[in-house]
Amino acid sequence: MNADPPRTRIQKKNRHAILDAALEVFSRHGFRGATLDQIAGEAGLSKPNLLYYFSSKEAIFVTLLSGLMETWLDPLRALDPDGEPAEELLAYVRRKLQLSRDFPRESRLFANEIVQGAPRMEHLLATDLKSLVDDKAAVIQGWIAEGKIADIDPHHLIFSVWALTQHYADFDVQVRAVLGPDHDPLAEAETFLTTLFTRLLRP
Amino acid sequence: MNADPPRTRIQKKNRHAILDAALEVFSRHGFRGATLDQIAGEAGLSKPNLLYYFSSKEAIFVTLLSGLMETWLDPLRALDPDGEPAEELLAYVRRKLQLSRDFPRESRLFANEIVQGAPRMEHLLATDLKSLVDDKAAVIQGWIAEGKIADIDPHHLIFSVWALTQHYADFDVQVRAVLGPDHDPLAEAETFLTTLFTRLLRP
DNA sequence: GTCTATACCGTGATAGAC
DNA sequence: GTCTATCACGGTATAGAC
Repeated sequence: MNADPPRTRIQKKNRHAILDAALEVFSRHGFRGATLDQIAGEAGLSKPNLLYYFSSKEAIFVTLLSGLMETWLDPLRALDPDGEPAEELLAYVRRKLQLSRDFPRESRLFANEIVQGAPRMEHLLATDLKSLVDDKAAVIQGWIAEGKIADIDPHHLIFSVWALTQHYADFDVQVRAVLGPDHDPLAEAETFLTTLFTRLLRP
Repeated sequence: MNADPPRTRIQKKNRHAILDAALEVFSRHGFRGATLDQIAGEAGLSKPNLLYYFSSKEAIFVTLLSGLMETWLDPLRALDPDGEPAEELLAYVRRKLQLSRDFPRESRLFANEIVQGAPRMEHLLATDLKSLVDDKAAVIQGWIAEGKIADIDPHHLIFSVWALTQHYADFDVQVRAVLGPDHDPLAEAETFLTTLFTRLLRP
C-alpha cells in the first residue's frame, strides 16, 4: 500500500515533522479549513519545501489517514471471540477511551472528515470498516445467542461505544466548559462508562 | 440581542435564504472551509449582494448560531423536575433524537464548531450551556437522592445523551456505510437507546 | 536531493454605476 | 437596493537555482 519509503535521514525527519504538523492542523480545521502555510509553519519548513515532500495538500491528508487507520481500528480488532463476553466488551470500551485520552488529535481528524461527509474516506468506511464491524457484530450476536450478554443490536452497540468514547476527545472543549475546572473528564468517563455498559450488557 | 429586524419583504426573504444557505455550507465544511461564493450561489445571490445583507462571513455565522441556540437547548430545557424521573429522561432522549432526524444540518454545524475548538462559541458554552446543564444536573441528582433512578453522574448522563443521539446526525455517513442500505438508522436508534437508558436508569 | 523564487488562482471585501 | 468591476491577500502548485 505504501509508496517507496523515504531514504535519507533528513527526508524521514521532515516527512515525520510534516505529518505531525498536518495532524495538528487538519484535526483543528478540517481538510478545507487547513492551509499549507500553517502546516509548513508548524513543521518548521517553507511552504514550497513542504510541497517537495508531498505533491499536494490531498497527498498529505491521504498519507496521514492511511497511516492512522490501523491504529484507529485496533481496539475493535482486538475483541477476542474466545474471551469472556462482557469483559471483552468492557475492555474494548477501555481501549477506545484510552485512544481518546492519548490520541485526541487523531480522533478529531476522523471526526472532522466524517462530519463533513467523509469525501476522502467513504470507500474505507464502506469496505474495511464495514467488514470489520460486521465480523465483530457476528461475534457479539453469537454471545447473545448463548445468553452470555443481553439481547441488544450489536451494530448499534458498537456505535454506542464509538459515540460515547470519542465524545470525550471530539467535544472536549464542550465537556470542559460544562464541567468547569478541577475535573478529569476522562477519568470520570471511565467510571461512568463502565457502569453504563455493565448495566446494558447484563443478560 | 437581535439588531433591528429587517423591514421590507424582500429583505426578509433574502436574509432567510442566506441563513439557510449558510447553514448548508457551514455545516458541511466548517467556518473556515466555507466560502462566501458557495453561500451566495446556494442563496441565489451575488457575493457582493450577500455582503450587503451581512457585513462579513463571521456576521453570518454568529447570526446563524444565536438563532439556532434556543432550538438546540429546548429539549433539555423541557426536562420537567416534577415529572416521573425515568420517563422524563427517556422523553428527553426521544426529543434529542428527533432533532437529529429533523435538523441534521444544525447538529453538524455545532459539531463542526465544537470539534474545531469552538472559537466562536466558547463563551456560550461556559455560560448559557453550563448553567442550564448544572441546573438540570441538580434536578437529576435530586431524583437520585430520592431513589427514583440509579446513582450515576448526572453530568456524564447528559453527555451520554448528547453523544448517543447526535452521533446519528453527525456521523450519519459512517453509520450508513457500516449498516449498508435497507436500514433506517434513526428508527433503530430509538429502540436501542430506549433499551440502553431504561437499563441504565433502573435503580 | 534540497530549497528559493515565483506564477497563478480563488478568497473575502470594497467602490461605485445603475 | 442590487449588480459589475476590481482590490489586496493568501491559497495551491511549479520552475529552476543551489
